[in-house]
Amino acid sequence: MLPVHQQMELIRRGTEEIISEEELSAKLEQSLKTGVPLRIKAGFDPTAPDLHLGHTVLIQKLKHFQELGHQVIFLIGDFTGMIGDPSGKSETRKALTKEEVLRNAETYKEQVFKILDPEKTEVAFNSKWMEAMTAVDMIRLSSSYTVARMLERDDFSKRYKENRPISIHEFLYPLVQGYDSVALKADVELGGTDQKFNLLVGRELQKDHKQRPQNAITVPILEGLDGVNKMSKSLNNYVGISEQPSEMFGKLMSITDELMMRYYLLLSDLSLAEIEQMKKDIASDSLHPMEAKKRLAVEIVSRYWGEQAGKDSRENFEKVFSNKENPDDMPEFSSGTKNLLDIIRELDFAPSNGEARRIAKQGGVYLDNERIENLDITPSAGEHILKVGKRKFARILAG
RNA sequence: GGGGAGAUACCCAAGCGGCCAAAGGGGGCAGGCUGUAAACCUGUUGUCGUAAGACUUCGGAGGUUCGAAUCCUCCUCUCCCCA
Repeated sequence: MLPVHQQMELIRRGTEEIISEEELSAKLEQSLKTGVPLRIKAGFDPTAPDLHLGHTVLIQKLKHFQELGHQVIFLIGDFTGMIGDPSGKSETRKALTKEEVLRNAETYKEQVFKILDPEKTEVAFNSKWMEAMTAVDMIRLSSSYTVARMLERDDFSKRYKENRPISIHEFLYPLVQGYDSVALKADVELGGTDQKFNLLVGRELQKDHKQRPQNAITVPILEGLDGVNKMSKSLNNYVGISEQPSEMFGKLMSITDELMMRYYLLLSDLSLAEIEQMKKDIASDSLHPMEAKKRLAVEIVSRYWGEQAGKDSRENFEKVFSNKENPDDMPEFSSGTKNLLDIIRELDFAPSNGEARRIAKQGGVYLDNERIENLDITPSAGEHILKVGKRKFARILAG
């Protein structure tokens, strides 16, 4: 294990807040002396099994701990996932069945182990202890917190002030999450900044249970591709870590320059000094921002798909978008005697016939580099290249 | 328990008997410009249909009416005030 100050340095990078550094240092010190690794907990909601770059900010931090020799616990909140969260009409989450939760959990593991070392990761499910709780236990747990304190949570107080609904059981979430820390005897819990309140509840509950309170470490919430909202699947502003290299690359190229710097800070392995230098180079015109963005995209694609894929997707991008050529890889489709409209629909290049026609009318459909406005035509026998919108390509075999 | 307000398309929000597939904004999509950047400009944005048109949609179920997002009844959900 590394000396404490070096451990702290790595831990600090890219974090928003550490509560508190002194406490954590002391724990690291003790761990170093006794050789007992710290238990590092992070919880995941199994409702959305697709991890995206937003989640990776946190997972990378877990990896840091893992590299430092500590015990990482990947907690799947299957219990909470099964209850579902009806908070706010707009974001109603449906309750999941046990099967769904388990399936999602598997997908989760698969993805998360692209980053973490499976051998060194403890996977836990909170249903294990939560299902064992009786109603009496639950009430006892609820009694350890007051409504006033619950309302301290940003999200709650905001909704309360705005006269928006808060369901009682939503108060239970922080308590359950906090109790997870008790059950796991966590030394440290990681979460996004929006989790700060919950992480602190864990500390309180641990104290109640005569445990040494965990240290809370928050990491920034990653903005999505729009640069404004947090990255999330439902807002469709995300880059999934299982997405194809070309998709990943393309999405990353569409971000603003400002957001690019943010991604460099939170997602790349470049040192802070290197990032500063890059900013200077861009400001002095010695580095084109697009080039910087390409490098970022290459780094991220390479992380999940390997270096070759990183290089290839860059080449492919330059080919298709800079030189307006066709991509190397595109789906093939034997269209027989179907007309263009049907082909587009079957390729799922448009969600409805009306939409397909609309795109065509607006000049977004190309067959062999020729604009097609009427989709009723059937391509002549042979091979054609179909392009719909900016980025959907297919090789179709007609006849 | 009593009184009041409200639920409209992806989101916000107007409409309050026919001219409403439903104003406006946001978002999305397509085109232009570009660095698939931003900013900006244009178009478009329920489904089927080449079109004419048809069909489904304004919390849910019934009803009044030639005709309902709009009126009535019941139900569900949310918020506020009082207890």
